[in-house]
Amino acid sequence: MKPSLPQGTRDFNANVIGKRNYIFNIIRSVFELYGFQPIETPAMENLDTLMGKYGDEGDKLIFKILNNGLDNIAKHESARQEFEKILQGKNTKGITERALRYDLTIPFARYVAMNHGQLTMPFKRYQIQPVWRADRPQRGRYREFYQCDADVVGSYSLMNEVELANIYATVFSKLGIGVEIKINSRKVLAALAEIIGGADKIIDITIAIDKLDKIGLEKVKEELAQRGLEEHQINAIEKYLAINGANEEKIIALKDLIGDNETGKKGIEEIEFVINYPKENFGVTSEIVTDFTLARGLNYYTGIIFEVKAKDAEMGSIGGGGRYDDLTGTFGVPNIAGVGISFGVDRIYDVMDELKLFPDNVAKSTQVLFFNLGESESKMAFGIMQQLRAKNIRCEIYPDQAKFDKQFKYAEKKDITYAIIIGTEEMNTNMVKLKNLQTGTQHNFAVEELFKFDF
RNA sequence: GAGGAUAUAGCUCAGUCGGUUAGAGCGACAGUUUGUGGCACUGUAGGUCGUGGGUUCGAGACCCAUUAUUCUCCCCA
Repeated sequence: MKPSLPQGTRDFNANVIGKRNYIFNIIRSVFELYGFQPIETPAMENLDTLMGKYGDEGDKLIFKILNNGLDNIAKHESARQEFEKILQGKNTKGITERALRYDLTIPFARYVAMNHGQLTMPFKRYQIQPVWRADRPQRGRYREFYQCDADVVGSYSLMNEVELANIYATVFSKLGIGVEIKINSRKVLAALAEIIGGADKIIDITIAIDKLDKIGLEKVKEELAQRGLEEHQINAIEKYLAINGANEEKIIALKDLIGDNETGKKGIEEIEFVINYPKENFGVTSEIVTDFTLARGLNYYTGIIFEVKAKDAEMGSIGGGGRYDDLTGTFGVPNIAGVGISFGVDRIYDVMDELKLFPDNVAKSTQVLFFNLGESESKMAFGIMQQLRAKNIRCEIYPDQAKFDKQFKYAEKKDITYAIIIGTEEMNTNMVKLKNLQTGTQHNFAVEELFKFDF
């Protein structure tokens, strides 16, 4: 059979892993710098845990796992009946009761709900693990991809939002990616909907205006009309969308429009806090841009929302997050507020690769290759190699006795800097020959001297 | 879920108007002094042309179906 990969999945070679780890390490170190601690959760969750948390579109993209034992003859009849429900688009435990996780936030909420008695609040955790979505793959979109999440639960303070924005700014500055950190509040969007008398249409409104920079004003208006908004409502939304300028100008204009609304007032205060707080307190603010068209698809957000876009690359968002005030409520533990952000490593990788932002030495390879020139020669080499390894120098020996040519080429392919050659001559004098393959220079060393060499 | 594109050697791709034995570059392997690599040269291996039908004297090429991949939309990281 001809082997192949499932759609939207990838293998990673050593070079790619090196670059990915470079990104992971920077994100991880910044998370820890800000006091977040790691947890991990299983690849699969009970389907109940995930369903209904991501909206209708999201639910469709959850990978479901077929139950085992459906071929058990004793259960054939009930299995057939259960499958009828599947054909009608319903989920049923009789056929599938587990699913691959769709994101890291809901599993985290499940974790908090199960462990809140033991957790010290506010609880700050980070999590770096793959997630799966049954989406159609395309540029920057995969069916298996990594998310790096940092969340704080058990605190309503907006200082958390400030910290998370700082994490975004710090990570992307370390990675060398120029970004815009877009910020908005769901409360602002809610206020807009209330004011134009379409509170029940808030989802339709946000979905439509979220597309503004992609499809333009006219198309957004068309879509609003299609979604049942009336003309005077659309005109009001148009005014809202026309807001632009620097952050301060935008906020003034926004106050003018929705500042009298109680929800709107709160939303504006939130945004002002997150923007202004770091200015007075050595934070990173230059990348934060208010964007009142930002909506985000996930329907559990209730306050500040974030989204990060790379400035110099055509790519969807490379990070996103926001505040959710009652995520554990659906798991029976009410009143735990939370706020979090997420990094899309696979997209960050694509952006960095395109902009050539990876340093040269990210992929660590072997430092020293011992040539194999015969049985007794390789024995001596082996002994020396073990002693170098004890000094944390990455070594390997060519396993077969082979021509120089072949061993040199092997070293070259693996990007190995040093070759150590031990032949009969060297063996008889207890010397080794060390060759730098990049410069071509070589020297003889007494074995004792070699151990002092700075590789 | 909707639409477009592609499928030929391990990889990237040529292959004209349908014509006889399907090509190149790269890679792999071997050799050009059995103790000094990268370069160069020589040679070798490797293909049921995605799969199944059809048209034709003749199909890698044309038609239909199918599968896979990829891009766009929806949605999203």
